[in-house]
Amino acid sequence: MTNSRITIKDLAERLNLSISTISRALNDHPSIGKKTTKEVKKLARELGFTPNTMASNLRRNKTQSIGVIVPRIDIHFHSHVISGIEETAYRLGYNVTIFQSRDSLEREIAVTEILQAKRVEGVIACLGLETTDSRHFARFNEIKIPLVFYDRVSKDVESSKVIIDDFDAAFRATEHLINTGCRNIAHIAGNRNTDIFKARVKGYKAALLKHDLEANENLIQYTSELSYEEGATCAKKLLTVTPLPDGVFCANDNTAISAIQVFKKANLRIPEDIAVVGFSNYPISSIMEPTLTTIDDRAFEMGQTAAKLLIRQIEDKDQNIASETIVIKTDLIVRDSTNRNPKG
Amino acid sequence: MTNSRITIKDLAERLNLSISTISRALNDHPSIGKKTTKEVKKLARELGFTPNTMASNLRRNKTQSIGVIVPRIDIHFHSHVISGIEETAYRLGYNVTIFQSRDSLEREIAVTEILQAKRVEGVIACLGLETTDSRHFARFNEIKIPLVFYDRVSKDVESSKVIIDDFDAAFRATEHLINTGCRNIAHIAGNRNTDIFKARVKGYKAALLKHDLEANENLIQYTSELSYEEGATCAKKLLTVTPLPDGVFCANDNTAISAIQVFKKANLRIPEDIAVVGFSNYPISSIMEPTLTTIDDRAFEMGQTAAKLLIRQIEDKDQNIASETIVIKTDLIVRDSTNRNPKG
DNA sequence: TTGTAAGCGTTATCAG
DNA sequence: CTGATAACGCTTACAA
Repeated sequence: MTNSRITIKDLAERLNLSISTISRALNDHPSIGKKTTKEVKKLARELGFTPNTMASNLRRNKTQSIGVIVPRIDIHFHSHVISGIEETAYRLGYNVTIFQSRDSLEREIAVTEILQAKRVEGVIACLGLETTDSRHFARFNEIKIPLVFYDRVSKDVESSKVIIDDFDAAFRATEHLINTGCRNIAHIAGNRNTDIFKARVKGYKAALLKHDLEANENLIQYTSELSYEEGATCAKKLLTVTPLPDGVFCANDNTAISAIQVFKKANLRIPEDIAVVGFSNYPISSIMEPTLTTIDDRAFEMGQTAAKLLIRQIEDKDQNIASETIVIKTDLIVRDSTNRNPKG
Repeated sequence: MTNSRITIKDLAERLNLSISTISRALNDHPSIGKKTTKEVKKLARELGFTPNTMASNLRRNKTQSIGVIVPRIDIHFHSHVISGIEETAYRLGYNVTIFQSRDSLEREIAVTEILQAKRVEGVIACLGLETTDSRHFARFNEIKIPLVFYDRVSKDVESSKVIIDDFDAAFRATEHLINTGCRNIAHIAGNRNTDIFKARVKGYKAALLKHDLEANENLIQYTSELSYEEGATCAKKLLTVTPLPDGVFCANDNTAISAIQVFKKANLRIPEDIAVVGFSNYPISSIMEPTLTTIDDRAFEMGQTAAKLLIRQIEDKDQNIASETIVIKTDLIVRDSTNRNPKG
């Protein structure tokens, strides 16, 4: 076995054919005789020939690859999105090259440059926390590389987007608490400046409004990053409110979990005294005690949708397809933490 | 802005220089005058030139990219390994292209072929569950592409490996139970045919032996895939054993969690009546009640190590570096589920 | 049905 | 210090 790899030229010499014939045979070009095609493929297999995609890509000006930028791969949500992206990209014949910004703007910018040099045919990205100005993505528009954001999307840059309907999800979560008999519902909210968390607050308020319940500001506890620890702090504060809340809608599962633990320690029964709804459907939510009612954020589906959208845009590029925003509907998963069954 | 991208040829024409000068200037070749270099770079920036990596790769016969095959990206362990791989690959100037086998042998084989065509310079893989014969990876040896397995490694194929010391981890987990006063320790084990789980059983037995405790076979409950549900079944069976076990070492966190829930329902106190140790350090283990003593599997570090090892082999390829097996030592994280403090 | 030859955008060798 | 020119391995008019 030689060290350097077999090329179509080698095959051509062996078979006394021209390299164009070999190339065509390998690609099942109809003008090549069945017999020749068969022979070529046979020899290719025998010699362990693998086409050099780099060369073919250069020639065809294609790479069959898409770039993905996420804040961190090891976050549950993102790993599921990536899984969805890889799954549909694979089926449609594309490779996925992945980068983490680790929430650093500097690194995010560097990665956009690498992606341009690598000549990926499209980019899927979720902005990092540091990124307020996302103009480094504008370059992709100029060079006509389709761009799809998911979850944390850009406001400055023309692009397609895949997001969940945070307002609707929060609305339904809160309405579920109301239907289950809660009348004094609190909310543990995310960062005040982040769109998705603002939308959740709005959805929460809208549901209260619809059912003629007061949206009392001191029932809303804002956090900076929805951490487990912040959840506990908020829950403790809620315990000092009178009358005591009988339901809490939390903007993620972490805070819901720590709130439940605080409430249990305070000898409150879940859901009888306080019902709790989370957001994200982390694996733990179906295991903890009580199991947690939560919103499934459809991460895998978001990834699939983003990849499908992106690849459609790649393949219809001449037609200059307009940007598109796809809103994914979430599911409310009802479990024990709200199981008070008065009204459904 | 023209549709087709700027090339070094364009720069050459604009500056009345030859393309070789441009190429050298762009690569900071010492033979090019400071002034010329500066001018070239300036124009490149102005025109938004990005070097075409494909062309350069073809010419240099390099791709600066490594391929990663995992069973599923969205499994906690793998997402952390991938994160570690990406992190060190990025720092060392490599891209990572990622594929899921989804535990399908057919897909795993297809992916190894894509990786060859893509001319990745090295491969990191974790075998899928279906894979018993891994000879499809042998091709990488023939064409001198460095190969590193992690976690589920190949027996048939010469390759480097990054694994954790399952025997040692199990030994220390079990010994910790003994030190904490347990004398009748059970084990919820993984699949009998899987190496890593066999090693955990051995470690468990060795620890008992060292402390002159009997390794009673009916204290070992085997599962097929260490699922949450299987854990509950095993725990219930352990409740029927006399005398009741006073400690359980579980081969993963899922089974530890469900076992604890079963024990709690049976009105046993954790850790006073039964102490429990898990394996993997899932996020839930620090949140549940009681918090779970467990083995941290160092997923991120495994990824980093695998990437470092691989890239070293890529860059020293001429020297034909031998395969290497790196065993990563795990940490025992002591939490409340074993906090009986008799002896440390 | 097959062959010839140009070219994709670089880098590298050799001259000057 | 700079320029011509030949590759890298493949695809694709155009010819035969």
